[in-house]
Amino acid sequence: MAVTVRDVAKAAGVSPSTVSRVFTAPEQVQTSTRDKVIEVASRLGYRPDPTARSLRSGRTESLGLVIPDIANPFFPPIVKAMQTRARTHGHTLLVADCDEREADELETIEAIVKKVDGLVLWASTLSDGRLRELAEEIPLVLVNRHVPGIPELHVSLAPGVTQAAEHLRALGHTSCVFVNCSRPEHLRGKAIRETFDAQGLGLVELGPYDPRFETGLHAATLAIANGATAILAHNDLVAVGVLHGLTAAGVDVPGEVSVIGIDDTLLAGLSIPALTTIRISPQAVATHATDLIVETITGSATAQHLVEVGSRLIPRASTGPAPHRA
Amino acid sequence: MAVTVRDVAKAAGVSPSTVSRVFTAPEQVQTSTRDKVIEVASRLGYRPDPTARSLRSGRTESLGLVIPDIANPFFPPIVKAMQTRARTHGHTLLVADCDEREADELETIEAIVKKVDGLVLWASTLSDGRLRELAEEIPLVLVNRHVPGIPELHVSLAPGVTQAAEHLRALGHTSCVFVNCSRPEHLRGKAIRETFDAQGLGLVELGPYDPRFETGLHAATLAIANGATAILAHNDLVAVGVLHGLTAAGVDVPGEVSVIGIDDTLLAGLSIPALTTIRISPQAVATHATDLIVETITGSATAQHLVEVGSRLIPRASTGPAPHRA
DNA sequence: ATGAAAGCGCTAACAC
DNA sequence: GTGTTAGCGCTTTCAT
Repeated sequence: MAVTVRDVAKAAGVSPSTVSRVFTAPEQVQTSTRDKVIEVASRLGYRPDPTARSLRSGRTESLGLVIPDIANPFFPPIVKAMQTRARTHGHTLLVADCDEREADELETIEAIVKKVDGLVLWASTLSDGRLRELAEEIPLVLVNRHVPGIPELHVSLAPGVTQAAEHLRALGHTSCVFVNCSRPEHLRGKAIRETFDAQGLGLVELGPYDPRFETGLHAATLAIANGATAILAHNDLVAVGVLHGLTAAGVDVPGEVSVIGIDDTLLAGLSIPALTTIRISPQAVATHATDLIVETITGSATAQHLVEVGSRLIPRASTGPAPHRA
Repeated sequence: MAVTVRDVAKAAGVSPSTVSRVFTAPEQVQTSTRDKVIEVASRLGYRPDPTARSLRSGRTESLGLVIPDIANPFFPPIVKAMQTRARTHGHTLLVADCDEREADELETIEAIVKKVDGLVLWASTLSDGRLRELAEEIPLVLVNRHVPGIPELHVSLAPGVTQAAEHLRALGHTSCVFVNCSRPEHLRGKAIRETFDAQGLGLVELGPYDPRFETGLHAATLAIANGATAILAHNDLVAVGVLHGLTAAGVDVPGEVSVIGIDDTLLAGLSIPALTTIRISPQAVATHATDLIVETITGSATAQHLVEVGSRLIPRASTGPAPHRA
C-alpha cells in the first residue's frame, strides 16, 4: 500500500518514533534530523494515515455539525464558514443533515458520533435526558437549545427585533403582526411581543405554522383582515410569501403595509421590493460555535459556558412610513 | 474507555472474532450464538469503533464530495440527497467546499482523501494529469468534467435547452440572447447556440461574465439594446438579475421580453414573475453520482463508465408570446 | 534528543 | 462454526 513511518524511518536512518515526532512535535527533534526526515518523507510521498493516528491517539481531528436542513438557505453560509474555521484549528468538519425529522436525529448523530471529537447540535429536538447522556459520551455544544451543564451558543434575535420595533415605531406603525413558525415551547412569539411592547407597539401573533412560502401567502390575507400595517415574518422565505400575498391582493409594499423578514438569506436581497430583514452573521455564528466546541474538547480554561451571538436590522425597501388612517 | 469486542467476547463466553463476525458477517455465525452475542453487546452498550475497523479493513465507509460552493443554492439539495443515498449504501458522506478557488481545491481534496473510500469531484479545476494521478490513488468520479479513463457523470442541459428553444419558437421569438458565465473552454455557449440553431433560432452570446446577480442586471441592458425578445441566463440567480434589470428599465416580462433561467433553485419559484427555468433533478444527480462512486470502489462489473443525467424545461410565468414587431 | 517496545480495537488468515 | 494468531500504521511511555 502506501508509504509508512517505517519506510521513512528506514530511508532516513532514524527510528519510527522520530519520524512520528517530526510530524506531531517537531520542536522535540533536532533541526538537522528533522530536515532530513522531512526531505526523505516528501521524496517518498509520505502522508500520515489519519485512521491509524486516530486509533492510537484517540483523536479524530474532526468536528461534527448536525443541522435540521441544509436546503434552508440560512445554513449553507454557516456550514461554509465553519468548515473554514475548523480548518484553522486543524480539524475537518463533518456535516450531517437530519432532515427536520426528530426520529432521524438520533440516527444521524449515531452515524457520526464515533468519527468526531466533538459535536455541535443545532436546535436539537432530543430530550434533555438524551442530550445529557450524549454529553457524557462526547464533547457537545448546543446551538439555540438550553440544557443546564452543556455548553451553549445562543443566537439572539433580540437586538434585531428591538431595532425592527424602533424602526417601525419611527415610521409611525402601530398595528403589527408576527407570523410565527416556531414550536410553541420556544416562546419566540412571547419574546418578540415583549420587545415590541417595550417600544410601545402592539403585536398580534399568528400561527404557529410551518415555515413555508405558502404560510406567508396565507398570513398576508389574515394580516390585511386584521388591519395590520406591518408584518414581521418567521424568516425570509415566509416574508417573501407575505410579499407575494400582499401583491396578489393589490396591497402596496411598503406604501400600505411594511414587511420584515428574518435571517438575511439570499432571498432578501432579491425580492421586489428588497426585503428589510434581521441579519444573523454566519461568520460570527460559525466562529463562535467552532471555537466553543474546540475549547470544550480541549477542556480549555478560557472556555465560556454560554456564548451569545447577536443580530441586527438590515433596512431595505420593504418597509416605509405607515399609511394615514382612513 | 469504551466497550470493546474483547469485553463482549468475555461476557458472552465466545472469542473476539465471533463477536466481530456477528457485526460484519452475521450469516457465518450460528443463530443461537449470534443472538447471545447481540444480547450481551446491547446490554454492555457495545458500538464498533469505526476507526479501528478502518485501520484493519482498509475501508472507511465514507464517501467524499467536493463542490465549488455550498452557498450556491443549486448544491444543497444535491448534498442532501447524496447524504441520504450514501447512507443506504452504509456510507457516510463527507462534504468539502473548495470555495471556487482552484488553489484551494487540491488542499481541500488533500484534507479528506485519506478519510474516504472514494471521491466525487464536481466540475474539478484540476489538470487532467493531476486527476489521473489522483484516480490512481483513490476511486474517483468526475461530474461535468471529462478525463479519458475516469468514471464520469455528465449532467446534460441539452434536453432542457432543446425544450427551451422549442418553447420560445412556439411563442414566436426569433431574437434570443444567452448570458454566459461559464469558462470559455466549457463550450457551453457553443453547445447552446447549436441547439437553438437546430430549432431555426438565432442566439447571441454575451459574456463570459461572473455568475452574479449584477451580471443579470447588466446583461438586461445589453439585451434590450440588442433588440432581443428572449433571454436565457446562465443560472437562476443571473436570470433574477435580468428580471430586475428589465423591470428597472420599464420593460415588461413576459410582455416584451421573456426570461429563462437554469437550475430550478428555490429562487425560480419565488421571483416575480415566477421564472421559467431548466430543471436538473437533484435526486437523479445524487443517486447516479453516489451509485457510480460506490460501483467504482467495489469494482462492480455492472459499472458504467459514463452516466448521463438530463434536464427539462419548467415553464412558469416569465415566458410568453413574442411582442409584435414595431 | 532519540530508540525500543507496546498496543489502540478491530478483522482476516488460518487452523481446528 | 468458532478460536487462535497476527498485525493494520501510528503514537507514546520508558529508557538511554
